[in-house]
Amino acid sequence: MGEVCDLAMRLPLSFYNRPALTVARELLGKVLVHDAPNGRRAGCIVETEAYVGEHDLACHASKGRTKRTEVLFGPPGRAYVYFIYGMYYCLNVVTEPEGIAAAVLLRALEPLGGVPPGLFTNGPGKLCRAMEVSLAHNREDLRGKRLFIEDAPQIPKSRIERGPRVGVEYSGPWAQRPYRFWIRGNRFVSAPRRSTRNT
DNA sequence: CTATTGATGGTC
DNA sequence: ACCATCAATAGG
Repeated sequence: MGEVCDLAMRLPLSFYNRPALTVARELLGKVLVHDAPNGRRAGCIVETEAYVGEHDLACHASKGRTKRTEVLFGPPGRAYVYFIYGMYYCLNVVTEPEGIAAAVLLRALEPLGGVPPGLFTNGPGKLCRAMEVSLAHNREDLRGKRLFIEDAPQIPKSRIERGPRVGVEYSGPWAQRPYRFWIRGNRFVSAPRRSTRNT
């Protein structure tokens, strides 16, 4: 059996060329693949966050066009990787037509293969570490050779939960908007949830 | 269980 | 000075 289907399975440009909120919801269940030097690593996307444009005060693009945010203004379907807190990378998917600076942050994966034992994928920083994603992937086309997202059956809305984004308290009213999406009950969703109240 | 803090460096 | 994080620590 060959791998003739590989290219066909990648999500098409039209998937990314839509509102960030739509892409964030529909990315759940899709498969992130990195053909790293040491081998293929893959995981099912189980948690995302939408950053909807320059007017979104939590979006990096709200600072305007800079060297760092330039990629957000570019064509959809590319990777936006940034370095944060001196030691972590975060991976985003650029969405919406060129000129509109929106993106979806990948926050958690359910490991499917190639992820070394002891590495976790429940959180944006850990996800990049486990998948070996770094600044080297910034601006890369996500329908490319080594880093891509494969199509998979859509997760029904009844199995999707949403809530406020994590770590953006500085953005005022935007902090409360329910732009974070995750698969209900999935054990690989990142931890920071407040009401762990049992009854 | 909750709350706080240190690590560590790019960005503006 | 701030930060789309995380692990470790201290306290109840």
